[in-house]
Amino acid sequence: MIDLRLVRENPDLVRASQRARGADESRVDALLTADAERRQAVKRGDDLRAEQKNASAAVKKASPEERAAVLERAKSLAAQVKEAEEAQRAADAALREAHLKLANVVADEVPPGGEDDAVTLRTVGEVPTYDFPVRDHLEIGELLGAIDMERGAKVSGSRFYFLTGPGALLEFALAQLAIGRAVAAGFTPVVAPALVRPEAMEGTGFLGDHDEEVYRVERDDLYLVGTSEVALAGMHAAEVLDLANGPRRYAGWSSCFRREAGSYGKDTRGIIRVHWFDKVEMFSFCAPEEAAAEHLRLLAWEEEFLTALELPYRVVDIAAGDLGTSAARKYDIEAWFPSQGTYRELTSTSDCTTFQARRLNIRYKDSDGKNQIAATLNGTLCAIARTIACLLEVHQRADGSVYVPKALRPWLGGVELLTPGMTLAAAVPPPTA
RNA sequence: GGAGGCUUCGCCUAGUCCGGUCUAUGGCGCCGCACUGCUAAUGCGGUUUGGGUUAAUCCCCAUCCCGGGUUCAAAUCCCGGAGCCUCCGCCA
Repeated sequence: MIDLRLVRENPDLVRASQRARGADESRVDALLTADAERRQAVKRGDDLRAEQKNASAAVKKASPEERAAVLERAKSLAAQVKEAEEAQRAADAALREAHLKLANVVADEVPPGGEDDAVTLRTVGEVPTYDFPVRDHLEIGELLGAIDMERGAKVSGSRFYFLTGPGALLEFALAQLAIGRAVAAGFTPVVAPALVRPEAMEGTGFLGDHDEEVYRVERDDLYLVGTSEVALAGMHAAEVLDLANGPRRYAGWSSCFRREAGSYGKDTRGIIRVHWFDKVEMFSFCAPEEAAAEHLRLLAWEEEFLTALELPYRVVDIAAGDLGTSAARKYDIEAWFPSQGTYRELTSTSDCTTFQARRLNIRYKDSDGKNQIAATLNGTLCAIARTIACLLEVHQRADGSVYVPKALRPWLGGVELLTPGMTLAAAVPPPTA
């Protein structure tokens, strides 16, 4: 949630932000009203409680003659307090509800518009050309024995898959590369839970207007995460972090689950849009004034990773109307998919400023020793299924084999080429010991 | 799944049986001041976190794991839940 003080002191700024998102700007006024009403209710409750405390203490001291009268007064005040507390609870709940309905305030520099108005910041790498008819990643995956959609559907339904043989090895190679690079850059590697409590889900902003995207395990009141961001943010909920030595960075590994409601007919082929995939996610806690710079660092790490995979891409600055609830700013990296002749999102990094941390009560001690709300940022290092899809397409050869980028080779037995029918033993790193 | 124990203001801890004097004890740590030509020691004071109010100070309210309840009054009594620990059962 956003800073209430900002809403009180500069409601126009918040209204403008809602407008830029294409969201309802009257929610700002609803929040202001709820805030004023809550403060009134709190004052009344506090005053009555103070009076009642005095009355209650007087009961003890009262002489036997006056005791009955004093007790009567205390009882009457107790009843009034009860009433006032009821009103206060209602006012608190109304405020929280109104507060949760506001998305994060959009950063000044964010391009206006919606989904189609992202601004391309740069394009990196040459779009490859092929002197043979290109195959899509599923065709290549099937030739290699790397992807099995049919059996995925048999076992789990549509948008599920098996990664088999070289596909499975690719998953581990990408994971090793991503985690290894993150650790080298100073991130703490984390294997994170994929099932989380509602508070973690709500705290990261996934239960608002987009909760139909999320799998819920009703029987146990748990949710399957759509990204390890949820667990990583929740990891330090209600804590005061030491950020004196700079941002606290995690590289989280987890499975990710998405219902993909409302995406019927989109990307039905292959493993570009699936209900489940594994991902290495970067997550950073830092001081709010450092968030924008940290955001660019996350973006740089993402770019370096794609460069290591020798994939051409472009960086886009997401427009206000297409930002997630928690994000003040978001950059996507879109990589080239030859079968589609276009760039598709491969990674995404969001600056959530203090929005998530305020909900999750994540603070840090500033240089004056005062507790302040921290900022949180997240960025994809490697969404594995989609990255495999992109690798297979971009690095395909006429005979159905696939070039292996140098960076991945250490994890694939040093092979330069994945070929249909190859011996898998060749693509496994030799034991080091 | 079953049985028991535990959870107090950074850490440790007193208090809980038997409700009010708890405005929560003491130690450690930390901050400030005093003293000492440095350091150490000592003394004094401060040190949970939120909210309300205010120009600011003051003040008020809440906060003893969380949520309910009993009561004029709850750290303390009752109910529910969470977390940690021990034991039994089951289990990769």
